Amino acid sequence: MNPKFQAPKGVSEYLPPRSNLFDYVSRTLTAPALAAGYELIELPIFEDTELFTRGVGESTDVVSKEMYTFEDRGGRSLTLRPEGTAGVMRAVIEHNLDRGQLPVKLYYRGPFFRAERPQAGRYRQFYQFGIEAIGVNDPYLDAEVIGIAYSGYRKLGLTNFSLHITSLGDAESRDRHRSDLIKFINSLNLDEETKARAAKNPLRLFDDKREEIRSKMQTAPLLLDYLNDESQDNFTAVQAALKSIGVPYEINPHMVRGLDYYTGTTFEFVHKGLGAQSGIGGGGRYDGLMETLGGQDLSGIGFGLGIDRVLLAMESEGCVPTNIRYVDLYVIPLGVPAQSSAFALVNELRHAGFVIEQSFGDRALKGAMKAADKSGARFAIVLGDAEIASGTVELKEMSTGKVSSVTLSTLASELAKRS
RNA sequence: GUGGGCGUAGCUCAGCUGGUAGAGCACCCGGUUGUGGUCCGGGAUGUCGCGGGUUCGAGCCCCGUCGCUCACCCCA
Repeated sequence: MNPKFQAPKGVSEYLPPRSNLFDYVSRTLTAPALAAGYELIELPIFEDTELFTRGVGESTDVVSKEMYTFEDRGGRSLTLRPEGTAGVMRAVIEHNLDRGQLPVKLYYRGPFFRAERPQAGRYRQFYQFGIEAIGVNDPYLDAEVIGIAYSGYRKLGLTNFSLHITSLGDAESRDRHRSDLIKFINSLNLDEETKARAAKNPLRLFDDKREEIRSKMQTAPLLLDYLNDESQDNFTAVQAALKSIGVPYEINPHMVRGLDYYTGTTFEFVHKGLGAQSGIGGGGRYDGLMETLGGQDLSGIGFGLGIDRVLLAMESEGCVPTNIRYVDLYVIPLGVPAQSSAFALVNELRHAGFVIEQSFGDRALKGAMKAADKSGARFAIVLGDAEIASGTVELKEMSTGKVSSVTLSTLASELAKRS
Protein backbone atom coordinates (compact mmCIF):
# COMPACT_ATOMS: atom_id res chain seq x y z
CA MET A 1 0.00 0.00 0.00
CA ASN A 2 2.84 2.34 0.78
CA PRO A 3 5.54 1.23 -1.57
CA LYS A 4 8.89 2.86 -1.15
CA PHE A 5 9.19 3.30 -4.88
CA GLN A 6 6.52 4.05 -7.41
CA ALA A 7 6.68 4.29 -11.16
CA PRO A 8 7.29 7.84 -12.34
CA LYS A 9 4.16 9.88 -12.78
CA GLY A 10 2.10 9.29 -15.85
CA VAL A 11 3.86 6.29 -17.36
CA SER A 12 1.91 3.40 -18.76
CA GLU A 13 2.79 -0.03 -17.44
CA TYR A 14 1.51 -3.34 -18.74
CA LEU A 15 1.31 -6.20 -16.31
CA PRO A 16 0.00 -9.70 -16.89
CA PRO A 17 -2.53 -10.54 -18.11
CA ARG A 18 -3.04 -7.22 -19.90
CA SER A 19 0.55 -7.22 -21.10
CA ASN A 20 -0.31 -10.21 -23.30
CA LEU A 21 -2.93 -8.06 -24.97
CA PHE A 22 -0.52 -5.20 -25.43
CA ASP A 23 1.90 -7.51 -27.19
CA TYR A 24 -0.88 -8.94 -29.33
CA VAL A 25 -2.01 -5.44 -30.32
CA SER A 26 1.44 -4.31 -31.39
CA ARG A 27 2.08 -7.51 -33.35
CA THR A 28 -1.28 -7.28 -35.10
CA LEU A 29 -0.81 -3.64 -36.03
CA THR A 30 2.59 -4.45 -37.47
CA ALA A 31 1.41 -7.31 -39.68
CA PRO A 32 -0.07 -5.19 -42.50
CA ALA A 33 3.16 -3.20 -42.75
CA LEU A 34 5.18 -6.39 -43.03
CA ALA A 35 2.79 -7.59 -45.70
CA ALA A 36 3.53 -4.44 -47.67
CA GLY A 37 7.29 -4.83 -47.46
CA TYR A 38 8.11 -2.34 -44.75
CA GLU A 39 11.21 -3.23 -42.74
CA LEU A 40 12.04 -2.66 -39.11
CA ILE A 41 14.20 0.25 -38.06
CA GLU A 42 15.30 0.19 -34.43
CA LEU A 43 16.40 3.59 -33.25
CA PRO A 44 17.73 5.25 -30.10
CA ILE A 45 15.28 6.46 -27.50
CA PHE A 46 17.15 9.75 -27.20
CA GLU A 47 18.53 12.02 -29.87
CA ASP A 48 20.27 15.36 -30.22
CA THR A 49 17.76 17.92 -28.94
CA GLU A 50 18.15 20.01 -32.04
CA LEU A 51 16.85 17.18 -34.22
CA PHE A 52 13.43 17.71 -32.67
CA THR A 53 13.47 21.50 -32.38
CA ARG A 54 14.33 21.76 -36.08
CA GLY A 55 12.36 18.75 -37.27
CA VAL A 56 9.14 18.97 -35.31
CA GLY A 57 9.12 22.76 -35.16
CA GLU A 58 9.91 25.30 -32.44
CA SER A 59 6.37 26.63 -32.40
CA THR A 60 4.75 23.30 -31.53
CA ASP A 61 3.66 22.49 -28.02
CA VAL A 62 5.58 19.25 -28.25
CA VAL A 63 8.86 21.09 -28.60
CA SER A 64 8.15 24.21 -26.59
CA LYS A 65 6.90 22.57 -23.41
CA GLU A 66 6.67 18.79 -23.57
CA MET A 67 10.17 17.48 -24.14
CA TYR A 68 12.28 15.53 -21.68
CA THR A 69 15.60 17.21 -22.29
CA PHE A 70 18.82 16.57 -20.37
CA GLU A 71 22.50 17.13 -20.68
CA ASP A 72 24.89 14.20 -20.83
CA ARG A 73 28.31 14.17 -19.22
CA GLY A 74 29.88 15.63 -22.28
CA GLY A 75 27.61 18.66 -22.11
CA ARG A 76 25.51 17.58 -25.11
CA SER A 77 21.81 18.36 -25.00
CA LEU A 78 19.79 15.21 -25.55
CA THR A 79 16.03 14.63 -25.60
CA LEU A 80 13.90 11.54 -25.09
CA ARG A 81 12.11 11.14 -28.40
CA PRO A 82 8.63 12.73 -28.41
CA GLU A 83 7.75 11.29 -31.83
CA GLY A 84 9.22 8.94 -34.38
CA THR A 85 9.56 10.59 -37.75
CA ALA A 86 12.46 12.94 -37.00
CA GLY A 87 14.64 10.09 -35.76
CA VAL A 88 13.84 7.95 -38.78
CA MET A 89 14.77 10.80 -41.11
CA ARG A 90 18.01 11.37 -39.23
CA ALA A 91 18.94 7.71 -39.62
CA VAL A 92 17.98 7.65 -43.28
CA ILE A 93 20.19 10.67 -43.97
CA GLU A 94 23.06 9.56 -41.76
CA HIS A 95 23.25 6.08 -43.23
CA ASN A 96 22.34 7.01 -46.81
CA LEU A 97 19.36 4.70 -46.88
CA ASP A 98 17.88 6.97 -49.56
CA ARG A 99 20.64 6.21 -52.06
CA GLY A 100 19.10 2.98 -53.27
CA GLN A 101 15.66 2.17 -54.56
CA LEU A 102 12.87 4.48 -53.56
CA PRO A 103 10.67 4.59 -51.66
CA VAL A 104 12.51 3.58 -48.52
CA LYS A 105 9.86 1.77 -46.49
CA LEU A 106 10.43 1.48 -42.76
CA TYR A 107 8.47 0.73 -39.62
CA TYR A 108 9.28 1.29 -35.97
CA ARG A 109 7.69 0.77 -32.62
CA GLY A 110 8.57 1.50 -29.05
CA PRO A 111 8.27 4.05 -26.28
CA PHE A 112 7.97 7.78 -26.74
CA PHE A 113 8.00 10.54 -24.15
CA ARG A 114 6.17 13.77 -23.59
CA ALA A 115 6.10 15.71 -20.33
CA GLU A 116 2.38 16.43 -20.28
CA ARG A 117 -0.13 16.23 -17.50
CA PRO A 118 -1.39 12.67 -17.71
CA GLN A 119 -5.04 11.77 -18.28
CA ALA A 120 -7.05 8.99 -19.83
CA GLY A 121 -5.13 7.79 -22.87
CA ARG A 122 -2.33 10.28 -22.41
CA TYR A 123 0.87 9.16 -20.80
CA ARG A 124 4.34 10.55 -20.32
CA GLN A 125 5.80 7.35 -21.65
CA PHE A 126 3.60 5.89 -24.33
CA TYR A 127 3.97 3.43 -27.17
CA GLN A 128 3.70 3.99 -30.87
CA PHE A 129 3.90 1.91 -33.96
CA GLY A 130 4.68 3.90 -37.07
CA ILE A 131 5.74 3.59 -40.68
CA GLU A 132 7.49 5.92 -43.11
CA ALA A 133 7.71 5.72 -46.89
CA ILE A 134 10.36 8.08 -48.14
CA GLY A 135 11.39 9.36 -51.54
CA VAL A 136 8.31 9.01 -53.70
CA ASN A 137 5.38 11.39 -53.97
CA ASP A 138 2.53 9.32 -55.32
CA PRO A 139 -1.12 9.43 -54.24
CA TYR A 140 -1.22 5.64 -54.28
CA LEU A 141 1.58 5.58 -51.74
CA ASP A 142 -0.41 7.95 -49.54
CA ALA A 143 -3.34 5.59 -49.79
CA GLU A 144 -1.16 2.55 -49.10
CA VAL A 145 0.10 4.12 -45.89
CA ILE A 146 -3.40 5.04 -44.73
CA GLY A 147 -4.66 1.61 -45.74
CA ILE A 148 -2.01 -0.12 -43.63
CA ALA A 149 -3.16 1.71 -40.53
CA TYR A 150 -6.78 0.99 -41.39
CA SER A 151 -6.30 -2.72 -41.83
CA GLY A 152 -4.38 -2.91 -38.57
CA TYR A 153 -7.37 -1.50 -36.71
CA ARG A 154 -9.77 -3.77 -38.53
CA LYS A 155 -7.69 -6.87 -37.84
CA LEU A 156 -8.01 -6.03 -34.18
CA GLY A 157 -11.77 -5.90 -34.55
CA LEU A 158 -12.21 -2.15 -34.19
CA THR A 159 -15.18 -0.59 -35.97
CA ASN A 160 -16.23 2.41 -33.90
CA PHE A 161 -13.75 4.83 -35.38
CA SER A 162 -13.51 7.15 -38.34
CA LEU A 163 -10.80 8.38 -40.64
CA HIS A 164 -10.51 12.11 -41.17
CA ILE A 165 -8.46 13.34 -44.07
CA THR A 166 -7.58 16.66 -45.55
CA SER A 167 -4.86 18.19 -47.66
CA LEU A 168 -2.54 20.95 -46.56
CA GLY A 169 -1.57 21.45 -50.18
CA ASP A 170 1.81 22.63 -51.35
CA ALA A 171 3.75 25.65 -50.07
CA GLU A 172 2.22 28.00 -52.62
CA SER A 173 -1.36 27.06 -51.71
CA ARG A 174 -0.61 27.25 -48.00
CA ASP A 175 0.95 30.71 -48.20
CA ARG A 176 -2.01 32.17 -50.05
CA HIS A 177 -4.42 30.70 -47.53
CA ARG A 178 -2.36 31.68 -44.55
CA SER A 179 -2.32 35.36 -45.30
CA ASP A 180 -6.09 35.42 -45.84
CA LEU A 181 -6.68 33.41 -42.69
CA ILE A 182 -4.54 35.77 -40.63
CA LYS A 183 -6.48 38.71 -42.01
CA PHE A 184 -9.70 36.97 -41.04
CA ILE A 185 -8.50 36.16 -37.53
CA ASN A 186 -7.30 39.69 -36.95
CA SER A 187 -10.79 40.89 -37.74
CA LEU A 188 -12.18 38.79 -34.85
CA ASN A 189 -12.43 40.01 -31.32
CA LEU A 190 -10.34 37.44 -29.48
CA ASP A 191 -8.82 37.16 -26.01
CA GLU A 192 -5.06 37.46 -25.63
CA GLU A 193 -4.42 33.77 -25.07
CA THR A 194 -6.27 32.79 -28.21
CA LYS A 195 -4.48 35.46 -30.19
CA ALA A 196 -1.18 34.01 -29.00
CA ARG A 197 -2.22 30.56 -30.20
CA ALA A 198 -3.21 31.97 -33.54
CA ALA A 199 0.12 33.73 -33.87
CA LYS A 200 1.95 30.41 -33.47
CA ASN A 201 -0.24 28.58 -35.95
CA PRO A 202 -3.46 30.18 -37.20
CA LEU A 203 -4.85 26.77 -38.18
CA ARG A 204 -5.06 25.87 -34.50
CA LEU A 205 -8.19 27.95 -34.06
CA PHE A 206 -10.07 25.53 -36.28
CA ASP A 207 -10.09 22.83 -33.62
CA ASP A 208 -10.69 25.02 -30.59
CA LYS A 209 -13.20 23.30 -28.32
CA ARG A 210 -15.03 26.44 -27.23
CA GLU A 211 -18.34 27.02 -28.96
CA GLU A 212 -17.84 30.79 -29.28
CA ILE A 213 -14.60 30.30 -31.18
CA ARG A 214 -16.09 27.53 -33.29
CA SER A 215 -18.95 29.69 -34.43
CA LYS A 216 -16.64 32.60 -35.19
CA MET A 217 -14.50 30.29 -37.29
CA GLN A 218 -17.49 29.05 -39.29
CA THR A 219 -16.89 31.63 -41.97
CA ALA A 220 -13.10 31.48 -41.93
CA PRO A 221 -11.35 30.74 -45.21
CA LEU A 222 -10.59 27.03 -45.59
CA LEU A 223 -7.26 25.77 -46.83
CA LEU A 224 -9.02 23.19 -48.98
CA ASP A 225 -10.53 26.02 -51.01
CA TYR A 226 -7.07 27.40 -51.71
CA LEU A 227 -5.50 24.28 -53.19
CA ASN A 228 -4.04 24.90 -56.61
CA ASP A 229 -4.85 22.48 -59.44
CA GLU A 230 -1.92 20.22 -58.79
CA SER A 231 -2.64 19.87 -55.08
CA GLN A 232 -6.34 19.39 -55.74
CA ASP A 233 -5.71 16.68 -58.33
CA ASN A 234 -3.39 14.93 -55.94
CA PHE A 235 -5.93 15.00 -53.13
CA THR A 236 -8.65 13.71 -55.46
CA ALA A 237 -6.39 10.87 -56.52
CA VAL A 238 -5.69 9.89 -52.92
CA GLN A 239 -9.43 9.73 -52.26
CA ALA A 240 -10.03 7.61 -55.34
CA ALA A 241 -7.30 5.21 -54.25
CA LEU A 242 -8.81 4.92 -50.77
CA LYS A 243 -12.20 4.16 -52.29
CA SER A 244 -10.70 1.47 -54.50
CA ILE A 245 -9.46 -0.45 -51.46
CA GLY A 246 -12.61 0.12 -49.45
CA VAL A 247 -11.24 2.48 -46.82
CA PRO A 248 -14.03 4.80 -45.65
CA TYR A 249 -13.06 8.36 -44.85
CA GLU A 250 -14.51 11.76 -44.26
CA ILE A 251 -12.99 15.00 -45.42
CA ASN A 252 -12.39 17.25 -42.45
CA PRO A 253 -11.18 20.68 -43.55
CA HIS A 254 -10.85 21.73 -39.90
CA MET A 255 -8.38 19.04 -39.00
CA VAL A 256 -5.18 20.34 -37.49
CA ARG A 257 -2.08 18.33 -36.80
CA GLY A 258 0.24 19.17 -33.97
CA LEU A 259 3.55 18.86 -35.75
CA ASP A 260 4.81 21.53 -38.10
CA TYR A 261 6.29 19.36 -40.81
CA TYR A 262 3.12 18.15 -42.49
CA THR A 263 2.23 19.10 -46.07
CA GLY A 264 -0.19 17.64 -48.59
CA THR A 265 -2.27 14.68 -47.44
CA THR A 266 -2.82 14.54 -43.71
CA PHE A 267 -5.08 12.21 -41.78
CA GLU A 268 -6.20 11.18 -38.36
CA PHE A 269 -8.05 8.17 -37.00
CA VAL A 270 -10.48 9.12 -34.26
CA HIS A 271 -12.15 6.59 -32.00
CA LYS A 272 -15.63 7.35 -30.73
CA GLY A 273 -15.49 5.32 -27.53
CA LEU A 274 -12.57 7.07 -25.87
CA GLY A 275 -12.42 10.11 -23.61
CA ALA A 276 -10.91 13.43 -24.53
CA GLN A 277 -7.83 11.79 -26.04
CA SER A 278 -9.59 10.13 -28.92
CA GLY A 279 -6.94 10.13 -31.63
CA ILE A 280 -5.73 6.58 -32.13
CA GLY A 281 -3.36 7.41 -34.94
CA GLY A 282 -2.49 10.00 -37.49
CA GLY A 283 0.05 11.16 -39.98
CA GLY A 284 0.61 12.73 -43.30
CA ARG A 285 3.01 13.77 -45.97
CA TYR A 286 6.05 15.87 -45.20
CA ASP A 287 7.77 17.56 -48.09
CA GLY A 288 10.42 19.73 -46.55
CA LEU A 289 11.41 17.72 -43.50
CA MET A 290 14.31 15.79 -44.93
CA GLU A 291 15.95 18.84 -46.42
CA THR A 292 15.42 20.76 -43.19
CA LEU A 293 17.38 18.05 -41.42
CA GLY A 294 20.26 18.27 -43.88
CA GLY A 295 19.35 15.55 -46.35
CA GLN A 296 18.21 15.45 -49.94
CA ASP A 297 15.00 17.19 -50.86
CA LEU A 298 12.82 14.09 -50.73
CA SER A 299 9.18 13.84 -49.82
CA GLY A 300 7.88 11.27 -47.38
CA ILE A 301 4.69 10.04 -45.82
CA GLY A 302 4.02 8.14 -42.64
CA PHE A 303 1.87 7.67 -39.59
CA GLY A 304 2.16 7.04 -35.89
CA LEU A 305 -0.38 4.90 -34.06
CA GLY A 306 -0.78 5.00 -30.30
CA ILE A 307 -0.70 1.42 -29.10
CA ASP A 308 -1.93 2.36 -25.63
CA ARG A 309 -4.96 4.09 -27.08
CA VAL A 310 -5.69 1.30 -29.52
CA LEU A 311 -5.86 -1.10 -26.60
CA LEU A 312 -8.17 1.29 -24.73
CA ALA A 313 -10.31 1.54 -27.85
CA MET A 314 -10.60 -2.24 -28.06
CA GLU A 315 -11.62 -2.40 -24.43
CA SER A 316 -14.25 0.26 -25.02
CA GLU A 317 -15.65 -1.73 -27.93
CA GLY A 318 -15.45 -4.99 -26.05
CA CYS A 319 -13.47 -6.64 -28.81
CA VAL A 320 -10.61 -7.84 -26.65
CA PRO A 321 -9.79 -11.45 -27.45
CA THR A 322 -9.54 -14.02 -24.70
CA ASN A 323 -7.14 -16.95 -24.81
CA ILE A 324 -4.20 -15.01 -26.10
CA ARG A 325 -2.03 -17.10 -23.91
CA TYR A 326 -1.82 -20.63 -25.17
CA VAL A 327 -0.63 -23.58 -23.08
CA ASP A 328 -0.65 -27.17 -24.31
CA LEU A 329 0.27 -28.97 -21.19
CA TYR A 330 0.55 -28.54 -17.44
CA VAL A 331 2.83 -31.08 -15.76
CA ILE A 332 2.31 -32.03 -12.12
CA PRO A 333 5.00 -34.11 -10.40
CA LEU A 334 4.08 -35.83 -7.14
CA GLY A 335 6.89 -36.62 -4.76
CA VAL A 336 10.63 -36.10 -4.88
CA PRO A 337 11.61 -38.79 -7.43
CA ALA A 338 8.91 -37.56 -9.78
CA GLN A 339 10.25 -34.02 -9.71
CA SER A 340 13.45 -34.84 -11.53
CA SER A 341 11.71 -37.07 -14.09
CA ALA A 342 9.08 -34.42 -14.68
CA PHE A 343 11.67 -31.70 -15.06
CA ALA A 344 13.46 -33.65 -17.79
CA LEU A 345 10.21 -34.65 -19.46
CA VAL A 346 9.07 -31.03 -19.63
CA ASN A 347 12.33 -30.00 -21.21
CA GLU A 348 12.10 -32.75 -23.81
CA LEU A 349 8.52 -31.94 -24.77
CA ARG A 350 9.27 -28.24 -25.02
CA HIS A 351 11.98 -29.05 -27.52
CA ALA A 352 9.38 -31.02 -29.41
CA GLY A 353 7.43 -27.78 -29.74
CA PHE A 354 4.82 -27.95 -26.99
CA VAL A 355 4.04 -25.02 -24.73
CA ILE A 356 4.33 -26.39 -21.22
CA GLU A 357 4.05 -25.17 -17.70
CA GLN A 358 4.93 -27.26 -14.70
CA SER A 359 3.95 -27.20 -11.08
CA PHE A 360 6.70 -26.19 -8.68
CA GLY A 361 6.90 -26.64 -4.95
CA ASP A 362 5.20 -29.44 -3.07
CA ARG A 363 1.64 -28.27 -3.23
CA ALA A 364 -1.26 -30.67 -2.96
CA LEU A 365 -2.53 -32.27 -6.15
CA LYS A 366 -5.80 -30.46 -5.82
CA GLY A 367 -4.06 -27.11 -5.76
CA ALA A 368 -1.82 -28.04 -8.65
CA MET A 369 -4.81 -29.13 -10.70
CA LYS A 370 -6.42 -25.81 -9.97
CA ALA A 371 -3.34 -24.08 -11.27
CA ALA A 372 -3.49 -26.26 -14.37
CA ASP A 373 -7.03 -25.07 -14.90
CA LYS A 374 -6.06 -21.43 -14.48
CA SER A 375 -3.17 -21.78 -16.91
CA GLY A 376 -5.64 -22.61 -19.65
CA ALA A 377 -3.72 -25.76 -20.52
CA ARG A 378 -5.56 -28.24 -22.70
CA PHE A 379 -4.00 -31.21 -20.94
CA ALA A 380 -2.56 -31.92 -17.54
CA ILE A 381 -0.11 -34.66 -16.75
CA VAL A 382 0.26 -36.28 -13.35
CA LEU A 383 3.54 -38.02 -12.73
CA GLY A 384 4.00 -39.86 -9.42
CA ASP A 385 5.69 -42.96 -8.06
CA ALA A 386 3.20 -45.32 -9.65
CA GLU A 387 3.69 -43.78 -13.09
CA ILE A 388 7.46 -43.84 -12.81
CA ALA A 389 7.32 -47.52 -11.90
CA SER A 390 5.21 -48.34 -14.93
CA GLY A 391 6.84 -45.90 -17.36
CA THR A 392 3.58 -44.07 -17.96
CA VAL A 393 1.91 -40.78 -17.16
CA GLU A 394 -1.67 -39.92 -16.41
CA LEU A 395 -2.94 -37.65 -19.13
CA LYS A 396 -5.99 -35.59 -18.32
CA GLU A 397 -7.97 -33.71 -20.91
CA MET A 398 -9.05 -30.58 -19.09
CA SER A 399 -12.18 -29.83 -21.08
CA THR A 400 -13.74 -33.24 -20.44
CA GLY A 401 -11.96 -34.28 -17.28
CA LYS A 402 -11.15 -37.64 -18.87
CA VAL A 403 -8.04 -39.32 -17.52
CA SER A 404 -6.07 -41.95 -19.40
CA SER A 405 -2.78 -43.71 -18.90
CA VAL A 406 -0.20 -43.09 -21.64
CA THR A 407 3.21 -44.66 -21.92
CA LEU A 408 6.07 -42.19 -21.84
CA SER A 409 7.45 -43.27 -25.19
CA THR A 410 4.20 -42.47 -27.01
CA LEU A 411 3.34 -39.30 -25.07
CA ALA A 412 4.63 -36.83 -27.66
CA SER A 413 2.83 -38.48 -30.54
CA GLU A 414 -0.32 -38.87 -28.45
CA LEU A 415 -0.32 -35.15 -27.66
CA ALA A 416 0.30 -34.27 -31.30
CA LYS A 417 -2.54 -36.53 -32.37
CA ARG A 418 -4.99 -34.98 -29.96
CA SER A 419 -4.23 -31.34 -30.71
C1' G B 1 0.82 24.86 -16.24
C1' U B 2 -4.98 25.41 -14.52
C1' G B 3 -9.37 23.15 -12.39
C1' G B 4 -12.75 18.96 -10.42
C1' G B 5 -13.06 13.99 -8.09
C1' C B 6 -10.69 10.25 -5.17
C1' G B 7 -6.78 7.68 -1.71
C1' U B 8 -9.70 1.83 3.57
C1' A B 9 -7.12 -6.03 2.59
C1' G B 10 -3.73 -8.52 -3.52
C1' C B 11 -8.40 -6.44 -6.55
C1' U B 12 -13.40 -3.82 -6.51
C1' C B 13 -15.47 -1.21 -2.78
C1' A B 14 -18.83 -0.44 2.04
C1' G B 15 -18.01 2.02 6.68
C1' C B 16 -24.43 6.06 9.73
C1' U B 17 -24.65 12.53 13.30
C1' G B 18 -16.57 11.02 15.32
C1' G B 19 -16.74 5.36 19.75
C1' U B 20 -10.12 2.48 17.63
C1' A B 21 -12.41 -1.93 10.30
C1' G B 22 -15.98 -4.97 7.05
C1' A B 23 -18.06 -7.42 2.32
C1' G B 24 -17.43 -9.68 -2.42
C1' C B 25 -13.70 -11.60 -5.51
C1' A B 26 -8.81 -13.67 -5.40
C1' C B 27 -5.40 -16.68 -2.31
C1' C B 28 -4.28 -20.96 1.19
C1' C B 29 -6.12 -25.46 3.95
C1' G B 30 -9.93 -29.16 4.56
C1' G B 31 -14.63 -31.99 3.04
C1' U B 32 -12.39 -36.41 -1.59
C1' U B 33 -4.43 -41.38 1.01
C1' G B 34 -3.32 -38.88 -6.05
C1' U B 35 -7.10 -35.09 -9.71
C1' G B 36 -9.46 -28.48 -11.75
C1' G B 37 -13.96 -25.76 -13.23
C1' U B 38 -19.94 -26.26 -8.90
C1' C B 39 -20.95 -26.67 -3.64
C1' C B 40 -19.82 -26.62 1.84
C1' G B 41 -16.52 -25.56 6.11
C1' G B 42 -12.18 -23.10 7.91
C1' G B 43 -7.90 -19.54 7.51
C1' A B 44 -4.12 -15.48 6.65
C1' U B 45 -3.88 -10.30 5.27
C1' G B 46 -4.55 -3.66 6.77
C1' U B 47 1.09 1.83 9.99
C1' C B 48 -7.62 3.37 6.84
C1' G B 49 -1.62 7.53 1.45
C1' C B 50 1.73 10.60 4.74
C1' G B 51 2.43 14.64 8.52
C1' G B 52 0.25 17.80 11.93
C1' G B 53 -4.18 19.77 14.57
C1' U B 54 -9.16 19.55 17.24
C1' U B 55 -11.22 15.81 20.74
C1' C B 56 -11.72 11.67 26.46
C1' G B 57 -11.65 9.27 21.58
C1' A B 58 -10.40 10.44 14.35
C1' G B 59 -11.05 5.93 8.65
C1' C B 60 -14.78 9.94 9.49
C1' C B 61 -13.79 16.93 11.29
C1' C B 62 -9.68 20.95 10.13
C1' C B 63 -4.79 22.30 7.87
C1' G B 64 -0.78 20.80 5.01
C1' U B 65 1.54 17.36 1.84
C1' C B 66 2.19 13.33 -1.63
C1' G B 67 -0.13 10.22 -5.03
C1' C B 68 -3.94 8.61 -8.38
C1' U B 69 -7.73 10.07 -11.68
C1' C B 70 -10.75 13.02 -15.09
C1' A B 71 -11.09 17.50 -17.80
C1' C B 72 -8.76 22.16 -19.94
C1' C B 73 -4.38 22.99 -22.93
C1' C B 74 -2.36 19.67 -26.40
C1' C B 75 -2.02 15.09 -28.72
C1' A B 76 -0.73 8.98 -29.92
